[in-house]
Amino acid sequence: MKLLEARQQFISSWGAFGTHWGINRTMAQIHALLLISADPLTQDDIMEQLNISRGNTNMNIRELINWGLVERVLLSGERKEYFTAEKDIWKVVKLIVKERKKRELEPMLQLLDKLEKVEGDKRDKHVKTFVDTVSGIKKLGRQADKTLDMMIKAEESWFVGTMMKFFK
Amino acid sequence: MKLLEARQQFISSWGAFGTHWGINRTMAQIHALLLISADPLTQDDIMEQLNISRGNTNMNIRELINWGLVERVLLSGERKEYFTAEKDIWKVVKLIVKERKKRELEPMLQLLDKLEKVEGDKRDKHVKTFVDTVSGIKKLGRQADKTLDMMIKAEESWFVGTMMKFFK
DNA sequence: ATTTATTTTCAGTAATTTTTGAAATTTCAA
DNA sequence: TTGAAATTTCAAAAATTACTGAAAATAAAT
Repeated sequence: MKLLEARQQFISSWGAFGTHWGINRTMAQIHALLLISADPLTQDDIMEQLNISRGNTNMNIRELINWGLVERVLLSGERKEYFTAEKDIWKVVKLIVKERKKRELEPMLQLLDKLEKVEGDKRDKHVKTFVDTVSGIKKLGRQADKTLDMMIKAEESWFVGTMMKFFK
Repeated sequence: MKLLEARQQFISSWGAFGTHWGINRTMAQIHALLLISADPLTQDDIMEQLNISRGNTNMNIRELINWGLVERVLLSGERKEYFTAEKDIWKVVKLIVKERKKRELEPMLQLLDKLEKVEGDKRDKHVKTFVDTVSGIKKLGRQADKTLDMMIKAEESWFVGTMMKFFK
């Protein structure tokens, strides 16, 4: 397979992959494009290579910057802004985990805390089922939260090494 | 908070949560409803409690069954089918991980294997950046695949216990 | 200060996804 | 068998989400 075709396939699959993870297609494709580009790109480069509008490009670049996955680069003597993606995949994973934990897991845990305190007699099976379900989810959620915190702080080598021990 | 309000909030949040994870709102809501219901429900119960159409209910129940999250229950002497959800949250998580791994991670790894073999001279920085990115993702992806396999096979107690050790 | 390049915004449009509901099919009791 | 109850299907409609492109805003150069 030629490089050009391989690049297209990577971008397209990364886009499709993203849609299963609550990230829109374009945002994932821009990220993919920057990941495989040796040098920083301008907004126009991105528009051209992905065939998307200026507005779409601009909005999604900014969103990638919010996530910490992409950053602006100023090249001396150049008026235009350039963009480049974090290439260390372990760092990329940690940034994504951190962001989604904050946006999704933490609010969910807060809600569960509240719901667990529902009024009513626990001998009533409807109350019991509700409380047991909520508590069960909360317990596992808290565990996941801690595990992810650990992961976010960890070095890849330490983390992978630790995981490896379990496979023996 | 009263049970009825708490139930509504749980269902609604679980639905919103699901949409961030590539699961549609209704499917997640039906799942939530069944999780907090002490007894199995019929399709009509679900339609009524969630205010959704028969077709929508039916399609999403079937999808939940495909995922292994819900099962049909036949109550003796009853013509109608009843449905109930797996209540053990650890099992639920494992079922979801297993399914998404199969649907998303494994095809991605297969693609990366192919893309890594791209033609061209690795001294060309464009080729090098592409191959390095693909290899990096593949490496981490394989590691994740193994880690998830381990998790799918593990008992909750073992898994949580093991994770706990890291926090000391 | 004025011009020109560049970036950002956002109302309108397009594309995609989800939902409905009525018809078709299946199931089972009589 | 027949037919009533229950389930499934799917084309059309609704709802949601994403994208465009032109205009406004901003930033740099002259």
